[in-house]
Amino acid sequence: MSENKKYQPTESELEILQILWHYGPSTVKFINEKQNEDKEVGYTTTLKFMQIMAEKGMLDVNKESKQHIYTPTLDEDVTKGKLLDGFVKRTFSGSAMKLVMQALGNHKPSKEELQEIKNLIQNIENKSE
Amino acid sequence: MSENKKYQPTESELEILQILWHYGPSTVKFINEKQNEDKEVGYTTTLKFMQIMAEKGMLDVNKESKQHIYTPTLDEDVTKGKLLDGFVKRTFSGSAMKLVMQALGNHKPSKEELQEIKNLIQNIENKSE
DNA sequence: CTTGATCTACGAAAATAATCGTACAAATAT
DNA sequence: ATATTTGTACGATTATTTTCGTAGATCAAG
Repeated sequence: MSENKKYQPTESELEILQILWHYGPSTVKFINEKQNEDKEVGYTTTLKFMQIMAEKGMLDVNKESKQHIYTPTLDEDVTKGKLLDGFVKRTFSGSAMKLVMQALGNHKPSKEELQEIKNLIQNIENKSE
Repeated sequence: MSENKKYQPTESELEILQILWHYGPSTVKFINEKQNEDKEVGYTTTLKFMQIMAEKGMLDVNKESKQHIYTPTLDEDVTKGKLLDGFVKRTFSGSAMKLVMQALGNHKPSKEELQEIKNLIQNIENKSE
């Protein structure tokens, strides 16, 4: 099925993917502008990354008009899930629970957030019956 | 005060730190052996990393005997917390909740784990009253 | 057309991380 | 006391990731 062990995005690649996931298919120019809201990134730097990503198969390119339009081929949740797995493995010895604990501990969730989690847990419990 | 914004361990450095945190102060040889349980790593590679880490201040070295003994100077929880923050920022746009959701969704916690989380939530709720 | 503005193509440099070989020093065994 | 074993020191290499400069293509005016 999913052939995907293949492409873990690097940090910079992820940054671009995030923008694409958030705003949908975009031009290099658009992505570059978004990046520059945070920190300075040269236009050709962004371009190069996106070309490499396309080469790797992480992005599809529509070259019909002059301004190429890039679309991510990776599913957001699947990709983030893999990144999460890797991170959990490296940092929390593979224990997702330790990570959740640390995250909840670190972060002090709001009432609403707590409620969300409770709902999710409810769901999980129901399903497993 | 902890002067620590300074040193985010790289992946390889983290691997070494994990072993040190788990087993306590160790020699290069010991660390290298542990690493080699998973994958092949040359002895001098491990040594070099540990020397660099000592130079950076991430490890203390006791040179009294011939086999130097290395001790981590970074607190495990604090360090993991920082790594977690960075990861959440990069991957989940800073939302720890999204990460928790994804982790719980991905991972299918056991009954015991669910209980643990519920307890933790209970605690948090109680404290905030 | 010709010019200026926009974009892409692509090689190559810079920055960072990871790996290792070789030279030596210290301890130990013969 | 010498050879062998066991460590450390450290420069250098390789790999990976990030960044960018320059050349050339395309398009939209004038």
